[in-house]
Amino acid sequence: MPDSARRRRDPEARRNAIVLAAAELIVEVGVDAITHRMVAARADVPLGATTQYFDTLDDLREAALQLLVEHVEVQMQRMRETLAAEGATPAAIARFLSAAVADASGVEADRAVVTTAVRDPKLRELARAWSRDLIAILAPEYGEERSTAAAVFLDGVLWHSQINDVPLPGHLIENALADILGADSRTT
Amino acid sequence: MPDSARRRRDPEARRNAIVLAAAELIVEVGVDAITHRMVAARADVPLGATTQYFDTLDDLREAALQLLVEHVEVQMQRMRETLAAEGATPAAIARFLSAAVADASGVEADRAVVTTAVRDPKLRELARAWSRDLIAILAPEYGEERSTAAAVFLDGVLWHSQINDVPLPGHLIENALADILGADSRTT
Amino acid sequence: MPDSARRRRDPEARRNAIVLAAAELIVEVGVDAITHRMVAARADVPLGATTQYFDTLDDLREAALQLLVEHVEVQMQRMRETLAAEGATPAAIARFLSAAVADASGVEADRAVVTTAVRDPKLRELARAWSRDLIAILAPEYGEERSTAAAVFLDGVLWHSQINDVPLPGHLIENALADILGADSRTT
Amino acid sequence: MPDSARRRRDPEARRNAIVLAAAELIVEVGVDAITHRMVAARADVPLGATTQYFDTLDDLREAALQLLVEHVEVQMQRMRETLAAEGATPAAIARFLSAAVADASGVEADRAVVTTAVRDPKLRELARAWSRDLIAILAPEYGEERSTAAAVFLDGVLWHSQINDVPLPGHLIENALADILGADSRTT
DNA sequence: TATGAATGAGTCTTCATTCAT
DNA sequence: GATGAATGAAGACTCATTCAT
Repeated sequence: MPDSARRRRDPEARRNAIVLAAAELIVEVGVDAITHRMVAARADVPLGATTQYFDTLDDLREAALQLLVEHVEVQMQRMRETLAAEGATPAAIARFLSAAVADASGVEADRAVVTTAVRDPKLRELARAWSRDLIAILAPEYGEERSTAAAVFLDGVLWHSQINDVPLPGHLIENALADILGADSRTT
Repeated sequence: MPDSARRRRDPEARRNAIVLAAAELIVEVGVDAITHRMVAARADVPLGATTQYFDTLDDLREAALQLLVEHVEVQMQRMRETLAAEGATPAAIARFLSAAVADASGVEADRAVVTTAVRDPKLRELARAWSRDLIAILAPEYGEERSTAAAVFLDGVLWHSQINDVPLPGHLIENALADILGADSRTT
Repeated sequence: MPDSARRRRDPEARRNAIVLAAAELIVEVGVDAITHRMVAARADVPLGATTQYFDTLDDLREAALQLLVEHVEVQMQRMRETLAAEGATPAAIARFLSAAVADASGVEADRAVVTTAVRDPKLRELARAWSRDLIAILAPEYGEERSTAAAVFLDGVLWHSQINDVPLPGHLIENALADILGADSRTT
Repeated sequence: MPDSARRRRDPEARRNAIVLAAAELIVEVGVDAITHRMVAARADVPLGATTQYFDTLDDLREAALQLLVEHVEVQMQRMRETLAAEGATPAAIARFLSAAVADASGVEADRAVVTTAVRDPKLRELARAWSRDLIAILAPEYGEERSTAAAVFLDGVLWHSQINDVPLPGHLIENALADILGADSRTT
């Protein structure tokens, strides 16, 4: 039990802690606002650790964004599975989306990535791919155009949840999706 | 109405130039990235002028965001007028939106404001108000729920245009709106 | 008589003070060893002043080396004039050189520049030009080869003075130059 | 004389590799510019090895300079032997010097040491000793003054070779030495 | 009033050095 | 003993803000 200030060694964990802290902060204050000091404080590591593991702040940023991207892609994957299992009905999509939107960290990750994507070509391509993925799932059943419209609507739902405190009611999402997709299951 | 040298050293004009430059830069590089020097260079005024008219950089930021907000509100007003004149049909909305999305500066202003709104309560309230306004226009004809869904969809269109290079086809927007609003004018 | 910490404004003087301080320090500790802090302390200006006047430390270094170069070139010019007035005899050269070597700052400037020239192409070209200049002065009378040899010897004298505490006796320099140039004025 | 695995993990060899790498780097980038990391990379040893064998970077620097000094002293010794064998004639000295100057590493080592010697008393004493040695070899035949002048000239030749791309012609060196030493062998 | 020089706080980054493993 | 992770001191540089002119 050494009283030395030096922490135990576990590079992997440390690196992860730093990236996680950076990702959290990107979500909270924006990609441009993070600093080494901020990240170090959040990750509870000394300042030097942040530069030990990432040559530049930009490298760190990139790793953190990558983490957020993975977060989003896990959601995407989960949605794919859900829709495969339950069928890609408006009700199933709406149910999944309402749940997803209730999980703040997920939406915030998505929002952070999309926001950054506006100025970052690599992320922009990713964001487009997500859209394409979703469309690809829906298109066989609903056609390209309606599926695209649905994807656009889902983006709108995402942003709505970031600006408004009260979430959109599930039936609103479901009904709108049903309309957009040309399905027939309107409920109240 | 003094006809003396008024344009020369016109404080008002200078202030406006500074705010405009700041607004442009916010759109281009982000709220967090602007600096006094950047703004002064863009506005082609001496560095001191930026601190002469705004006590702090934050004040300047706020004024610039306000300008962007006004830009958006002009669009909103124009839309209100158009819909009042042409009727708030899906076709009219879609036509207006397609035109609006084609004007990069307008969408970018909106995007910049919305992005900032995520973390700025005052802007967030504004963004919500816009949504409410739009809904208020549509609700008498289409009901609260459908109108809300349409507003959400419009947000999605906005973001789509910021991430994708090719704009959504007008008929896609129109058809989706028709579906969402429960109108009957589907076209190809 | 304001008690403010702010100093009076005199950008020209300040810039000069900074460059001079940097030049002194380059001579004392080497081109690679100077820091903004060091220079600021020596010039008795706040740290920020060093970056106010020079965008990068390299810019400052360059300006300081330029000052040293000018110092050397003044010496060169003075020598040219002396030799023009007195004739380029070994005695005259030796007399001038002995005086020059006695002025520490002059020799140190030269030494600093030459040392840096080893790795800096621009300075290297300058150092070569000085050599060529000197040779050009002597060549008409003594021929290219002997003049070159004399220039080489003078470089040797310079370095000797930087390594040894006691200067070379004037008659040694004069006699060696006489021999090298093929003149006949050996003395004791 | 243990024949066990000795070359493996040979601490002596490792130490030497580190010192050699440091010496090379001092010649290439200057005494002030070397870092542990640089040296470790060049020597192809782990970072820790550089601090294992030398308590501080300064210790390492010193050892590296010592290596350069030895490099120079080998040259000196070789010259002594050559001049002892062939006679200390201008031709012999010039021949040796031309060869020496053609060996870049040798001159660079000397240049690095002399440059450092300006600010390092210990090295300065060494540099002076080299001069004294050379003078001592020549003095019996040519007298103190002429021998000193010759040594000074040789220093000039060294620096010339560090600043100029084309070496001094051998006959120039030989003739100048002949003149300086008062010998009679001028050639073309 | 208008300008830009002045200042120092705060940023990223590099590294000598220490020390756990 | 050998290795490289850990730490923080120090360096270059940027800029908001102040204020002399």
